[in-house]
Amino acid sequence: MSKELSKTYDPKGMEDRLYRKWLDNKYFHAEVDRSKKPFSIVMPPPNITGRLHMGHALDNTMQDIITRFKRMQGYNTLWQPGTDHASIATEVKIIEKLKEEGTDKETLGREKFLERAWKWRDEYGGIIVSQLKKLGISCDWDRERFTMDEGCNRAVNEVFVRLYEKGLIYKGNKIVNWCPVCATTISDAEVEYEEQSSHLWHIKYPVKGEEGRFMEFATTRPETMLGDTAIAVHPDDERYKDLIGKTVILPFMDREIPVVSDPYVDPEFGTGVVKITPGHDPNDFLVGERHGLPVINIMNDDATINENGGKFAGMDRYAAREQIVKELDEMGLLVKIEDYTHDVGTHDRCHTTVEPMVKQQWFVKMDSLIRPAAEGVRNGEIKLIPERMQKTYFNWTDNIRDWCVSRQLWWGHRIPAYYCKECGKLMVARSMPDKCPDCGCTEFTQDPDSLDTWFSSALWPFSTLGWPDKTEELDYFYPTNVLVTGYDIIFFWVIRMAFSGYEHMGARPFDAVLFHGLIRDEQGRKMSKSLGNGIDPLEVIDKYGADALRFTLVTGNAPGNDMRFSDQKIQASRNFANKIWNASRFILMNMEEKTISEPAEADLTYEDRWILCRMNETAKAVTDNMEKYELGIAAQKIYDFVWDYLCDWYIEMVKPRLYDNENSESRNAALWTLKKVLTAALKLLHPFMPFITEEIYCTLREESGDDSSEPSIMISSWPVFDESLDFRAEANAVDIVREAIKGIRNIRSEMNVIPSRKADIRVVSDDPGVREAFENCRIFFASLASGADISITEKDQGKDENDVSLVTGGATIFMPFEDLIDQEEERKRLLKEKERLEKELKRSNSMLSNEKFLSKAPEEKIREEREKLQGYEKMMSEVMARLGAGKD
RNA sequence: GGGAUCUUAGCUCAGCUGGGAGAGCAUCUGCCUUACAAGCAGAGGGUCAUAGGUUCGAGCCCUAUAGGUCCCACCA
Repeated sequence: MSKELSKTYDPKGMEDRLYRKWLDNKYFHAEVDRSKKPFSIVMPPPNITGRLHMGHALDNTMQDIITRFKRMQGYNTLWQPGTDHASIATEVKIIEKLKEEGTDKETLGREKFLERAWKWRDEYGGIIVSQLKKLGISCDWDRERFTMDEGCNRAVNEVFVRLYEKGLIYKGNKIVNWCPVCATTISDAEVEYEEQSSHLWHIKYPVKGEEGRFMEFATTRPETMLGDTAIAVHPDDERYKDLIGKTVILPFMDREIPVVSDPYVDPEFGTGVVKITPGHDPNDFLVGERHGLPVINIMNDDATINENGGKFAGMDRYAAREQIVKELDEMGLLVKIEDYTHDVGTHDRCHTTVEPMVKQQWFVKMDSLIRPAAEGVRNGEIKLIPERMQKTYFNWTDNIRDWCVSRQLWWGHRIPAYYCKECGKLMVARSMPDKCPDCGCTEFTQDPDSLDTWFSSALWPFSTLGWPDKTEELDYFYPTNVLVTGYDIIFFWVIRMAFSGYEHMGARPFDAVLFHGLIRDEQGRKMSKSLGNGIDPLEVIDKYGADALRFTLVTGNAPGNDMRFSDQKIQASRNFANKIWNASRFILMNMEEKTISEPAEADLTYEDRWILCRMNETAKAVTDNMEKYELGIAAQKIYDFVWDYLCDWYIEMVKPRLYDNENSESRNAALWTLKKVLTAALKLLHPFMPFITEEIYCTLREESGDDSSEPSIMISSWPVFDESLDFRAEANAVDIVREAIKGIRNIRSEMNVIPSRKADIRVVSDDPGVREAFENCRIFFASLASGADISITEKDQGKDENDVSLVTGGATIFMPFEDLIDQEEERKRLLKEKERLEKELKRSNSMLSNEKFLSKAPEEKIREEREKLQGYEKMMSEVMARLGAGKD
């Protein structure tokens, strides 16, 4: 029993069914197979806290397109999926839950907290995965990994130990970015600068021993003065030369702090005086180091002032700021307050203003590690697409600073550092040591900190393949072929994978990085939760289908550029799906209960050869674009081929043959060509629209009883250029005919001739080749251009002054004027048109003679109306002329 | 302050290494032609931001200018 395609395209139901089929048949699964060439991609692991958004949809659609393409090309394709533990995001989620329950993480304790976190992960961590599946993506779910699973954890520990032993990881007391809300350090990459309007407070400190003399400076953070340990001026600044070496009195603290000279100070800025707070400013920290200044931490971890802040202890940093300013004013030490807009560092997750603090943390030494990563891109071993992303990449590699990797979080990879309980000796090891080599003690405490989330994702391309073990997978699939990700993640992830790959694998992690942009809303705004302008991919899929969504995401947009998402675009894609659906339905209808056999070459008509040739060329061009990851261009070419060439022309051309049951050879040739071309088109389209193409392909396969082809389009072979189908001469000839038909249609349309009115057509050409082409396509003038009697001659034989003529490539076409116009009908039509125009003219004229309209309406409206009037007048004169001509 | 990028039809954007200015949507006209009105046929609409330059030839290369977007940067 053959199955039929339903009357209208309806993605619902179809998609889930097909996805299950693919899963059941293990089509996504890859095993090492040395007889085939490997192709591999690692999926950027979505956060377990994440919910599918357009960014994911785009990212994964692109990867799926590439994966399906390569798979069809015969590569042994591995698309490695997984999820990320997202330490801060997840930890915050758990903390929120605990808060709801009236408890907190300290009360719960580390062990119980982690239990909760794991439980949470088991419960919710898979949501994003199930959402991803709705897109139809063909990654190897059997190999799904998690950044905190056993293997990844082992890789993390191994890397940490190795780097430590090489001296590339160290524990240091440095100034770091502290998020008071998340209560953890964050890396430089996680600091996001936001413009904030604030103030510049001008303050002065009295100079010790010089009555009435002050040093005035400006600050954006007055509260940090509690930790000031110096005042700095430029060494050459004449104004303050005599004060260098003297001291000033720090108000409130009654501390004497020195005036130092340092070239860091810009004498041109403000008063040329800077307060130095080594404990809470990265630059001041460096100045402090140069001058041996004490570092005073005045803040607690929650950004309240600590005991070092004297009477302000216990106050929040901003409350303290207010109070300090107030009291300085009372003391006469506040000079003025200016409005000031500047960039403030905030935590990219919670947007809390980051507080620089000096803390003992773990760092990865970057300068030597980064070199091969930079070199790899520089020498082309890693290709960035588009190339301009190199600038961003190098900007980071050239200015890299050591990476603070320790986090004061519990959810994450715990740092594999152990301290002897007896003597405090630090040991970095793959697992808890047995015995302290110094004192022989057997009890240890593990470092309480965990690692930056990105520490584990940096290893993703090889940790997922089994590293540090030397697995078959690693040997076969590494380096991966391409990484697909957003340009916003270059620093966090791409660079870190790059240097990790070179360091631990001795080779690049991927051959190329394909960057995409952001998906914006219709107005070009970033989609965000706070704006509430996010478009939910799942809703779009539900309404229009995953295929339409996928196609929309990769069309009409160049790599690395942001894209606006709109309902119009998705509708256009859905319409395209519908078009294919109906074209396929048409072909299937005509195939019913007929077997198709390969036609003798002689039975292939001009149009058959034309479409086969164009299909062949399209396959080649599309393949070429796909190889270069130009997905949008490839999609556009398939779209044009299917809609324009196949649907609008070939199917229409072939209809007379299909309806003619007398000539079975011709009918068979047409059906054979239709099936062949449709199949090829479906294959080319499959990576973009996997569901609809699979559905049609399978129906086509069943309907034609074709057991020789693969049972699924996704494992069928990609169309390749076929020399035997390269019918260029015939193809070009048909194009000439198409031009002629277009010209005729144009004239007829201009003259308002209804299709049912046939006209004689005389084709005249002195080129025998052209005449032959027209002879072979004679029928199309009747079926596609409303031709009646069609003559094709070397010299024109029916010249008439009133004939309409048209010159096209290689031929001149004549049509008798009388044939085009039914005098009676035409006269009626013209009179009706005249009536309409009279009304319009009256309306327009009265508007334009209305002074109120002229003086009050926007200029544009007036102009528009004048233009309209002109148009009507012109039309009227044409109508009148024709009416006059008709009278004769 | 440095850098990237954009400025092409009413709107959203393509246009790969310089050689015919395009698509979708919108608009207008005519068609329910037995796959599809989520359709068919046709039309109108652009001195490719501005000013120079290189070239036989520039939307595409170079310089400057204007405007938009984004990234980076410790100027208190």
